[in-house]
This record gives sequence, structure tokens and C-alpha cells, in this order.
Amino acid sequence: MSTMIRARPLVIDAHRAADVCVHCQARPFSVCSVIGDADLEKLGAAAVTMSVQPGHTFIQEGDPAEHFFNVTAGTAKLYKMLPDGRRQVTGFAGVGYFLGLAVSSSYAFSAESLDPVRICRFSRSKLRGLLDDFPALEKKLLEVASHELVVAQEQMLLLGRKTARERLASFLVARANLLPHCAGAGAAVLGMKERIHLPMTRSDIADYLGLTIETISRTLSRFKAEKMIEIPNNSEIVVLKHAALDDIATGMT
Amino acid sequence: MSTMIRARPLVIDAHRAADVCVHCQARPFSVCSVIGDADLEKLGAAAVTMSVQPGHTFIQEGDPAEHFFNVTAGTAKLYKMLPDGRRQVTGFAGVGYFLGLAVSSSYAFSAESLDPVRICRFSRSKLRGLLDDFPALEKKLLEVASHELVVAQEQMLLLGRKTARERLASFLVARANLLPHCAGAGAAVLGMKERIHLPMTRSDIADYLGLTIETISRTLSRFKAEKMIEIPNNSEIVVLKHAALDDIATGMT
DNA sequence: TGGCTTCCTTGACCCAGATCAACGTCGGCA
DNA sequence: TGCCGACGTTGATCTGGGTCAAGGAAGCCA
Repeated sequence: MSTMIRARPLVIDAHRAADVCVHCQARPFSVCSVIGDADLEKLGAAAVTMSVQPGHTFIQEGDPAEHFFNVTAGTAKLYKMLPDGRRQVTGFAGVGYFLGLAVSSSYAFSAESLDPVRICRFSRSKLRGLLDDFPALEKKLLEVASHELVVAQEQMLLLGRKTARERLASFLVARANLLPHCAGAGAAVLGMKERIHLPMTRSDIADYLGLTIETISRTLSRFKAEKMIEIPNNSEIVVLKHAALDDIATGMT
Repeated sequence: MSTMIRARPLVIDAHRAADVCVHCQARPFSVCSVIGDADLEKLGAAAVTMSVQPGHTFIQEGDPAEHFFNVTAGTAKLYKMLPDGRRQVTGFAGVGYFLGLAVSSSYAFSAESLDPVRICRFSRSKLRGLLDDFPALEKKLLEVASHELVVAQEQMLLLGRKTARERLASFLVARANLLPHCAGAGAAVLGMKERIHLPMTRSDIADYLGLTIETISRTLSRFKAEKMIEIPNNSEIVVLKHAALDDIATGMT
């Protein structure tokens, strides 16, 4: 259990800037990409930008869902908890991720920043206004939600039926494939070395894959012994045999 | 492994009837509820109704997603499989369920009818036409997708972190709560007996909860011994202690 | 520069649920 | 009405991954 006593969004700065979207690094990767340059001011006027310090819970499961967020920098973990502290990480929200799809009147999950995160916040009413003004945005959200559902079903298969080895392999392959659009160094080309960055702890990975930290550690050590990966430091892994890991991930080995 | 050799949609009848929506029993429970009575003809013109015999796979994971479906009668199981036959049931699609959210260009899951199913089929282009004509339908789909995501995250928590006992309890409670809108007999009122219908086999339940049939059987037997349920026959369960099961389901016991 | 603290690794052992095996039950059909 | 096959139950045993325990490594502040 975390020692953190319910630290709520620690907002370093919050300001509304109409021209903020023009320079937004995350726009190409986010739902905002459907808004044309001409309308950026309207978009920016609806948003408030904020910084969140590492380790802070800026969305609390069960709280009334008054705001929606777009991640513009950093990564957050999304999770649900049981009363006795068991945790399931349901996903990691990186640059461009829209937070607010798995939401009814209250949040279905909590969100905690793993590193310095910057988010773009929309109130419910402001977002509704945007959706009315830009039907393309609504179409995009539906498309994103569909994709999230595909990913969620894939994760159910992983959690329900894959072995620890297969889960870790799936995770590493997914992280490696995610590189290209993010600020990734390596290319996912056949046989090439890929250096993947892990902003989360072993504990977060364990809670994401339905395992324990010990099993994560042991399985990574085994992959290393098998020369499938290298572990230069705790937050980086170099994938040496992408294809082999992919075979394990899909249950073909 | 099923002995069935890739039996594809066995369509008993397929006809286009513009007035079919007017008498549709499923409309109040489906996304179609947002279409006004005046526009029902337009809706009906876009759809083709079909019957599917029990045990037939009418959506095959990986196939190009040319059609979307609405279930108007019966129940189907949705599942994904690994190459060696391990299966994960990702959900059960009952009356009113819209099939086609977890879809990109190809289906992310297979669908097989558990009992005689009736579906309402839309081609991709016809559905796009409907979405353009009825913005409310698009809004509704987004709402439904959001809800599906909430349910999916709940299932991830179940698969990743709950015990067998908690999983079964969650399943029974969910089935009991689902009664009211469907053709349910019992009321979910405090302390009342609820008779829930299970159109799926123990094997389907096992694949849904990430367990084996033996564990399902043993756990149900234990619930019975504890006087929490009765099992009049294989496809029905009477819930005697809803509140107690709910406590188990949420990890409070 | 040394002592926290937090995170990670590794080994020994254990257990919830899987696997293996046998039997019961029920519905359909000849 | 008796056989057959699919489905479900129950018991015995096994095992993958959890739990418990000990120690290492890396950052951070005083």
C-alpha cells in the first residue's frame, strides 16, 4: 500500500491560453488532431493546462466526473482498487491519451502521474460545447473508444488466459510497438534493437499484468538469461529478439 | 476444443422490412431507442433481420468488419482465442446489445449464439448513412462505448485480482442485476429471491471468468452448501442472499 | 560520505486453482 | 426403453505463481 495520504491533484500552474494549442506537441497524437488550425483558438479557450507532480492522484475513482483530460506530456497509470488494497492497473496514459472515455457520472478509475505530467483539462460543459461545434471530434472520440475496447479485450485475454511469461512478452512487445509515434529512439524494424522506456515501477507492471513484483523480476531475469532482452537500468529495457518475444506473446511458443 | 468445424452464419431467413422496427421488442433496450417513431422507416430500411441457430459463429475474429449487428432476441457469447485453443469470453451479448464497437477494420472477437438468436444487420456504409442522418445515434454509440469501457475495466479487475469465489459472486450478482430490463421474473429488491437464467454452459462461464469448469462447479456447490444459492437445473440459479454475494463480489468478505 | 529510503532481485516454501480421472445426469433418438 | 453423447460434479494430485524472507543497488539529502 502506498504511504501517500490521498494527495489530490497538485497543480503547479493552471492557466487558460487560447494559443496554447498552436504549439501543442501532443496534438498530432491526440483527439485534437481533428480540429483544423483555423479553429484552434476555440479549442484552446475551452481548455485549462496544468502540471501534475510525479506520484499524485489527479483522478480519484468514484469521484463525480466533472472534468476530462488530455495528456500532453508524461505518463499516468490508470487503476482500480479493491477495499483490501488489491490493485489492477487498467492502462497507462501517455502523450495524446484522452482521459474520460471510461466514465459515466463518476470516474471508473483513478489516475496517478508516474513522472511530471502535463494535462489539458476540459470541464464537462466546455467539452459538450466543443462536441456540438465540431462533429468530427465526436466521431474521433467514438473511434478512439472503439480502439480502447479492442485493447481492453486483448487485455482480458491476457489476464484470463496467458501465462506470466506470455504476459510479460506481450507487455514488452506492446511497449516496443508504441515507440514510433512517441519520442522513441529505436525503430521497430525486423531484428533491430529497440530501447524501450518504462516510466512505471515493477509494482505497476505487476498490477497491470495481474502478477506480483517477484514474478515480474524473475521473468525479466529469465528473458535476460535467454538473451532476448538487456536491462541497462530499471527504467529501460532493450529488446534484442522482438520476433521471438512476439511469438511468446501470442501463445505460439 | 469445439468439434464444430468453422460453421459460419447459418442464416435461416433474411429480409428487409421497413416496418420491422415498429414492432421491435428490443428497441427500448438498444441504441435504436434514440431514433424517433417518425424516422423508424429510415432505420428499418438500413437493416436486414436474420436468425442464427444455436452454436453458430456469426462473427469470426480477424474477418474484415463489413457488418454491424444489433441483437433483438437470444444471447451470444463474444470471445477471443489463442492459437492453442485457450479461450477468453469477453462478454455476453443479450437483447439490445450492439455488436461492432470493439472493431477496427476487422473484428476483434468472434461471436457465437448460445440459443436461437435474432439479429439486425447493418452494412458499414448503411450505418455510416444512419450516423450522418441521426447525430443522436452517434452520441448514443459513444455513450454505449463509454459504458462498455467501464464494464471492461471492471472485468480486468476481476481477471487480474479477484479470487475464484469473488469472480463467481461477481458474475451471479451481475446476472441478477441484469434481470430487470430483460424479460426477468424476479425483482432485485433487498432480500428477495432472484431466479437468474444462464443460457451459457459452465465452460463458457469458466472462459469468461478465467477459470476452469471444475472450479466453477466446485464454487457453485460451495455457494449452494452455504445456502446462498439454489440450483434448480443447469441453466438456472436462484440467488438467496444477494447482499452477501455482493459483499463477496466486491472483496469485502 | 554515510545513512536513509525506495526499488529490485533472488531463494525457499506454500497454496489456490489447474489437471487428471471417474462417475452422475439428462435429453434426444431409434 | 435403452443407448449415446454432451454436460456437470466430485475427488485426488500437481504446479505456476504467490508469499515470505533476506539482501543488493541506486538515488537523495544532511
